[in-house]
Amino acid sequence: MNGSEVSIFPGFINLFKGTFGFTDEEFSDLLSCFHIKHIRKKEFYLRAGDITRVRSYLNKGCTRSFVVDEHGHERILFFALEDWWIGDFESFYSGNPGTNYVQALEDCELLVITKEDFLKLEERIPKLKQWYAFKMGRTAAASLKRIEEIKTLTPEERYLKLLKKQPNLFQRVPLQYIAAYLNIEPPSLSRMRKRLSKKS
Amino acid sequence: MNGSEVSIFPGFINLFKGTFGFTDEEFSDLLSCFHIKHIRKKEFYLRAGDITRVRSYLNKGCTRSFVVDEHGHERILFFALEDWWIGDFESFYSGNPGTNYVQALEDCELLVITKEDFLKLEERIPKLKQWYAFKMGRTAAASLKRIEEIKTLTPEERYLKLLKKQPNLFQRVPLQYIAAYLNIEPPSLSRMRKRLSKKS
DNA sequence: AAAAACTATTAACCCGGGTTAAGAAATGAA
DNA sequence: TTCATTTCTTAACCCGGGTTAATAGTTTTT
Repeated sequence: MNGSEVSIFPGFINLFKGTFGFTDEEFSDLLSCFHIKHIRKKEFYLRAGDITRVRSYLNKGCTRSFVVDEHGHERILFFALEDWWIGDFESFYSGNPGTNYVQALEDCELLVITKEDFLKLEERIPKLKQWYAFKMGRTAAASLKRIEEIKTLTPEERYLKLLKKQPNLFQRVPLQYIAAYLNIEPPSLSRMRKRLSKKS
Repeated sequence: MNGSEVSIFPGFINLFKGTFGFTDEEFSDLLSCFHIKHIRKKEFYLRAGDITRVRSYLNKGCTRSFVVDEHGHERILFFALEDWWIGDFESFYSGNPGTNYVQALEDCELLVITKEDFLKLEERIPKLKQWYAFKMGRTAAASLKRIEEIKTLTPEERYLKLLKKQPNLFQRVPLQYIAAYLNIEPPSLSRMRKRLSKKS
């Protein structure tokens, strides 16, 4: 990837140069290892059983990550918008087939780096390793919290929480997926929304 | 406690002499440290805030152990019948006030040993320490499993599970407490039982 | 532009738990 | 024995999610 394309990755630049304080050299190092990948709406970026051999930065678009439970039902773990890293972290580290599916809900643009290049980069840029380790920890904790959430909160509480946390999702994600995320059926979500709109 | 009373503690004897292989000397050591305590139906053996300074073997009777949740509702952790050890293990070890309530559901007879005597005994009889440590681990694990159970199983599943695991409870524990254990209201339990009896 | 596919809502119905209040049955006490 | 208390069940009603099917609105495809 060369410098002239840089202007279309504002989030990516801001992340590494701004937030993370990469020097220009470090940043070009970084950039040269990535390549662009496009995924069309509804396409799968990842399926259960796949081995994750890359890291992908979601530059544009929206995805849903889910697993399939014992009964064959999809259980959505989270939606990703711009500036998320997507994939099956567990599979990336273990090298074993993963359990996650990742499907594009819009046409997506990814910045992809191979595991090998990423590990090399991490060696050269210690900050990167720290940052990613921190990120991973947060993600793992969030997954556990998410499962806990489904068990302890009512559907309505889960809905209101999502509305507060990621209000922008509702402009981009079909409600059927929101329902799946909340672990209820679409008609129930419709009724709930109607109920809530009457209250306020 | 002297030897002539021994015949009324068959479970206790069997536990230490039989299952656990105590010699006669070890057993009289043990016995001499215990004293008998009676608690009448509905009386509290322990309340939240109490510090547990003894261990009690439930020789006769039936109790319920519960905590009070954020909303002031009693949440029953388990029922104890003969041959259980009751109390707040956490408070026993930490020396801090505990969170558990233990209430007699029948007139109860306890074999009680003070913390000091128990610790002395443990030093003299290593087997005892091991056994109790094992026991504690199991109890802690069971508590976690129990909380998990309430979150993941339906009321009916929880009912059937209890029925299978401790069918004798139903002969001795008022259904209102069973309902509390299952985390439902008594009318719901009644309806459920009616439903189930029709099915079979 | 027309057809097909997808998405969201609604209705009608079931199901099971919560709530309240009433009454029946069992237990315990005077 | 009788009276009181406790325990259990039932009814009537609410509430909210699941299921199915119909409909209407949108988007995509051809």
